[in-house]
Order: sequence, then structure tokens, then C-alpha cells
Amino acid sequence: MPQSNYPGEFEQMVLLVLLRLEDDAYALAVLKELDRSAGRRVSRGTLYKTLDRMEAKGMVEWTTEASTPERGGHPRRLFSVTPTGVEALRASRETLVRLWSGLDVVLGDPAE
Amino acid sequence: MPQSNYPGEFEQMVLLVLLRLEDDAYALAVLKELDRSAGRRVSRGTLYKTLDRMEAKGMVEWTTEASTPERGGHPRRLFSVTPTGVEALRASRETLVRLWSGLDVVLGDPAE
DNA sequence: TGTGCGATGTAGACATTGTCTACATCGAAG
DNA sequence: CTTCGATGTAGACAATGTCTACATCGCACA
Repeated sequence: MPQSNYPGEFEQMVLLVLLRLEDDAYALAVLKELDRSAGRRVSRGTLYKTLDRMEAKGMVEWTTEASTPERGGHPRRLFSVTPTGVEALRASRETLVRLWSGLDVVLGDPAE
Repeated sequence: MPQSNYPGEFEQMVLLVLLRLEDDAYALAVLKELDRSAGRRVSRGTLYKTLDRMEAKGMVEWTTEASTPERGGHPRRLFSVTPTGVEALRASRETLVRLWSGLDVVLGDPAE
């Protein structure tokens, strides 16, 4: 069994953006929000690959849009974070917060 | 030049642990602290590889211990984070803090 | 006085994650 | 028809994460 399942740094950003977008989490919106709030600009291929891999790990899931995909092309996918994904984010944040504690002198105050 | 240099999730932990250990950052101590404060248990080889790669990127540097390496074996290396490394940590923390904001409802309070 | 032990460090291999470019699909506007 | 925009997929390759095996050097002590 493959244990040590820590989401990579980019995977974390994607998970967080998915949570932020709630019902609006389709690929292009994720791409935009990733750029806007994390300054991360990547290609669509990069995002899809990451999303697919996280699905395989049970961190995200999706439904193809049911309502009229009026605007042609492939039916778009609506992503969401699974409980497993949320748990991974929680654990990761907890660890980081603990590691940061006491280092404000050198790292500065994030609320600046 | 390849720019977009984001430290990976494990690299970040290592950098943070190095900062926490200050003058005591030699490999075995890092390994112990990584386990103790981040629950991360890895082999020595893993740590060295990571450290070497980060050195190549200018995030860490080291000096071989000058004072009597009384306890035999190879002279041990004393690691430290460079300003570049500190800056990377700062940027990373800033992004995460921003992405987490507003998500306490789903992620819970880290100060629990 | 040689043998094992502990604290170090190095090398090579391989799995996972990060990232891009090229290509394919399908309505609507020309 | 042809083009365009919004989508998604596939394949390749670079960067990161991780291990095991091996090498070095004092010291304890049989």
C-alpha cells in the first residue's frame, strides 16, 4: 500500500482554490482564481493533469455539467473537494502553522 | 533561465526546521525535529538529497564542522537557510495565508 | 590489533508531482 | 463551409520525494 500521501505544493493550491470557488469550480475559473489569488499561472493541461491525479487519490471528484452546455465543445466538468481532500488540507495547515510558530522574527508577520 | 522556483512541500518543511534549529542544524538533528514537529519520518538519504538540491537552488548552504569532530566518521555538515530561502518561505506563507482566509468554516480553526 | 558499532555522508534507482505543447470536439458567428 | 472560443485529452519530460546499499572513521573491548 502506498502510504505517505501528502499533497504536493501545487495540489494544495488547487484544492484551496476549489474550496473558494464552491459551486463555480470548473477548470477555466480555477485557472483564473489560481492566478488572481496565488499568482500562479499554468496551462490548462497542467491543471487537468493535477486534477486527474488527485481524483485517483480520492481528494477531488467532479460531475459533468448537466444543464445545457449551450456554449459548445466538451461538456464541462464541475469539480469539488472530497472529505479526504479537506482532511489533507487541514493536516497540512496544522503542520505549517506549528512549524511557523516562533519564526516571526525571521519570516515577518504575514498580516503585514 | 528557469524561474518559477517554488519549493516543494517537503522542501518547505526542511527549510522551516533548519530555521528552528538555528545553530544546531546538522542532518541527524533535522531528521529528529522533522519527526517531532512535523510528524515526517524519512531516511537520511532523502534528507541529504533534498538538501543538496536546495543548495543548488541557493536556498541553503553549509559549512563542515570546524570544531573537533571527536565522534569519528565524516566531518558533519552544519546547514543554514540563505536569504533566498527565507524569501521563498515568506512568499509561500503569504500565499497560503491568503488562500486559507475565509475557509475556516470548512477547514476549522488551526488554533484548536 | 582486529572486529563490530555508531555517527556520518554519498550514489544510484525509481515513484510522484509539476508543467508544457499538440491535438480533438462542438456550437455559434460569419 | 470555415473560423473561433470554450473545453477536454494525450504524451513527453523536468523537478521533487524517497529508499536501499555502500563507504569512512574513531572508539570500545574481546
